[in-house]
Amino acid sequence: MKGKSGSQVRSLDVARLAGVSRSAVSRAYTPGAYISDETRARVLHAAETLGYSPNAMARSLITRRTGIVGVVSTDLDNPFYAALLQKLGTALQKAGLAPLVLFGDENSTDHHITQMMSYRVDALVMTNATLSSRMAVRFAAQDKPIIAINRLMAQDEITSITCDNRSGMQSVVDHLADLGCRRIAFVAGHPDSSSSRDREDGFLRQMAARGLSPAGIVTGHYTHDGGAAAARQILGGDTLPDAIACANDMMAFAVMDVARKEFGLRIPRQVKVTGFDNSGLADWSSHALTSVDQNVDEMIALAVEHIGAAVRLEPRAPHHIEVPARLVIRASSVDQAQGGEGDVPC
Amino acid sequence: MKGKSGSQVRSLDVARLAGVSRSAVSRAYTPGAYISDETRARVLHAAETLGYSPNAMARSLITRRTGIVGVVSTDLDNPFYAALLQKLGTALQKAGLAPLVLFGDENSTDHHITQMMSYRVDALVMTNATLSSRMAVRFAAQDKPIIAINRLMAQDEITSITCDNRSGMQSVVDHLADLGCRRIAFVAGHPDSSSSRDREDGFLRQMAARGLSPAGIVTGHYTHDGGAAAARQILGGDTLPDAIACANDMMAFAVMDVARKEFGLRIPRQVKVTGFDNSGLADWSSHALTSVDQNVDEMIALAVEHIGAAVRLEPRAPHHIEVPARLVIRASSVDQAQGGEGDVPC
DNA sequence: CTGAAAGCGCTAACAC
DNA sequence: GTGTTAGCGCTTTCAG
Repeated sequence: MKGKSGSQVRSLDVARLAGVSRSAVSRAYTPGAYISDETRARVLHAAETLGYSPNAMARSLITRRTGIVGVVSTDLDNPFYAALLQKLGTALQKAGLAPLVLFGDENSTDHHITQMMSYRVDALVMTNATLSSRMAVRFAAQDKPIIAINRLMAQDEITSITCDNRSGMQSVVDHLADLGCRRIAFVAGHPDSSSSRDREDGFLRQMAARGLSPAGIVTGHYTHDGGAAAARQILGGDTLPDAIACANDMMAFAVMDVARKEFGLRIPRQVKVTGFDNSGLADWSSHALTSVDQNVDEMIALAVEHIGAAVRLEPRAPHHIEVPARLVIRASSVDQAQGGEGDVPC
Repeated sequence: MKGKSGSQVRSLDVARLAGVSRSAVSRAYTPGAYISDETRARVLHAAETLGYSPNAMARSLITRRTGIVGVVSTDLDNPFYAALLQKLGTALQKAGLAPLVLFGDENSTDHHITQMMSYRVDALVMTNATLSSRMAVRFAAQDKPIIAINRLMAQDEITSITCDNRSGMQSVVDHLADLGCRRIAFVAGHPDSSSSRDREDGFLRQMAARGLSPAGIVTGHYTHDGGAAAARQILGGDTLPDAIACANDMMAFAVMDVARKEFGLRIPRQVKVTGFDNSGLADWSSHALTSVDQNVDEMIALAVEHIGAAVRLEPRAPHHIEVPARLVIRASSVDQAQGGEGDVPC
């Protein structure tokens, strides 16, 4: 108990106990290898009694694949990204891969990416962080895929998977315009992000198409605090908008809070509010937020499929995929949307 | 460009370009190794031009440390756990470690733990999942620490770091009793979890100490839906409680929604609601939830310190640490707690 | 179907 | 300070 503690069980130990060679042990763990059922059983039994599991690091040295996928994430305070990470991680596990997660703090990302590269991850997934071109080139030179979910990146080496942000936002404008709104304000996300630009673009286009002009456009940086500040600016102006469309849910939650608490407004009667992401909280009755569903499950399925192909050494060329977005209407834009309670009242 | 693509840069390549031996390259990356500043500079320069980074897998084979920490997490829908994961991951990175994250789906955990063990992680952190004793023993036999954050586990091999759940809940009861509440109901978490049991225990003890008897105890399984169901049961009874204390924030949010929307109750005037976790959402004005802060930062600092010690081969014996919990009072229990708005009104 | 031998990329003794 | 040598635990030809 004492002497052996800390020592690792090696394939050789298993081989000896099972009375076979190390090759046999290896084959027992390799699907589709030439090995008799009997030997495999003997090996597995020996492994079980010894508490052996193959050393993935040593294996990766020779197979040149680690089974590890680097995931760069940030902002788990945003429930949308939290859910995205959990779903992505689960999907990767199901595909036999393991996510090595890096929480990017915007500036130090490159350094951490180097760390991930030293673990020879089979693929890199960025959920809302960015990647320097230098790193992208270096990584892609290894024929390993880089995938950006929910963000279109400038580099050619990167596969982007987004929802159709433009038309998603257009459907919001249509919805509000159909309800009779004439003065619609927009709370944009982060100026640097493609998703925010696309959503804003969709907003502007459809406003023009409906013959409306925006009742103000303010940046909220995709954060709760930023959304609150934007709301104060918009609602503190001369004329009240009849709707505020937000580029994500987090900002919409803040906008609703400010509109109610600080301006005493009723939602949706006096002002309608919409978000984008359809995060879990949007469905809580305290928020009941009309939002645009990004179809996360499909984005993730595509990402995992893309990674799987690369791991099987059938790499696909980088490309941009868009999944459809879908408007989900709730009580923040429509009276009684939830079944007769009227106006989200508390 | 074409022929070399996909091939990995090895230390030998760097050594040749720099005109030194592979050992020199190795030493250039080992802090505190005997190497002249000049050769280190030459090596680093060569590495830079070749795009080299040391292969952590190969290194781990000989150093017997991977720098990877396995993190078992679940339920990122709960903002408390999402924030916990992000903070933990960030703290590990800062300590030079990388988190390999596993999302446990309760039943298949053991299988996935085996996968993590095959990566020879230096430590295992469980945030709210459980671990079978068999796995715990097997892992601990490698002299690697297992740490449970926010959950006390039965196994001796495991270091548990929790907040003082009992006294945290007691302070809630004191707070409500001081406000004059006499009929306080309790929404418990998951029966299997120590945190829920401890919080319930604290509730019962302090109720008794204040000469009060519980106005109903219902299990909400720590989930939003479970909390909603519990609220319906409690509020649908004969006599209305004057307060509902919940074992976590998620359930409290649901309780507030049900109380307002389905029973038309005003909070805190007709019924006060409290949570536990002090998650970020508790501070939003739409919730303004009185809650108990778990002191996550301190729990994480302790966890990372414990892991760091083990990685430096100075293992500490498993033990149980409790950090103090702190009551945070907001408008869900006290009128005008937020500065004169009265009763959380929408 | 099985075993022997070679080597993946790296670090750690040990000489110099 | 530096290079040489010998493995770390595993998979994979290649014979048998």
